[in-house]
Amino acid sequence: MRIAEAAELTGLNISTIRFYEKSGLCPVIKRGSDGNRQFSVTDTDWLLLLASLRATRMSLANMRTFAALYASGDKTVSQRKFALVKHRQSLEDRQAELDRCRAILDRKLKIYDQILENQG
Amino acid sequence: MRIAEAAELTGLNISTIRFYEKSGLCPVIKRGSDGNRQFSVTDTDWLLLLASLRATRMSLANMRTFAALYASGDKTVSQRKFALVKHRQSLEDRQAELDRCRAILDRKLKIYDQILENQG
DNA sequence: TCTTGACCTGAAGTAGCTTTAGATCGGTAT
DNA sequence: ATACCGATCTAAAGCTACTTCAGGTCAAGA
Repeated sequence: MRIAEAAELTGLNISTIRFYEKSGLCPVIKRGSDGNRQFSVTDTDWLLLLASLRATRMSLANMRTFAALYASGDKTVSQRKFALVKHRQSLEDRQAELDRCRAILDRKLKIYDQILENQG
Repeated sequence: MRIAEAAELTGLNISTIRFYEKSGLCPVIKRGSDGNRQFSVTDTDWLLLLASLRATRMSLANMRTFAALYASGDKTVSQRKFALVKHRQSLEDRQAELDRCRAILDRKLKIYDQILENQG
């Protein structure tokens, strides 16, 4: 598929996909005779995973490491698993943080409500 | 209190606090006779709220707007409430997104487990 | 008095995109 | 044929939100 479709499928910006390829975060995408990128399902699957990792704040540096492992084939699966398990933990920490922030927001909203009541 | 303590209390980097002040995201902090910033509890409370807003991805531009409302006193409380309610919704959306990402991660981990089993 | 440590400033550097400028290519309308 | 259009391409500049750096001030303790 073309880059526009890959972008829509993964939720990534077209420029972001090109940027990721250039940065070594995904395998170099095959080109058609017109010079345009041709994305396979494997490519977009990988991009989808990258999108999840980024959305959960894995750094590009770590993603690059992870991509290098991926590029080295199945013998690196246990290392990749280790990386993902670790990242999953940081994701849970992050979710806990968001819960704390939501509580702070809610406290603030309550205070605003009180002020508004007093104002009439 | 001094900036180091304010930083520890709010979880913000010292430089970030100075940057926020310079950017008009918090009131200008009073200075002592030594020229150093002296943070009141009101200041750090505000910084704590800013930290939550940032951690939940409010843009600096929106935070600046919010800070301007705060600086205009209690008559803007209802506007501030509106902004926070809206932001709270986006926070919930974000939490849902993180749940989706966690699911993608878990699927990937399952696949890795299968590969590892087959490898022996 | 000298050093240490916390603070200060303005400026430069960094991460992670996003936008822009300018070129190419394949398909359709004239 | 050719003119135009939309999708793609590249390299480079721009942007957001910090973070680090270089160089300076000041108060307190040895």
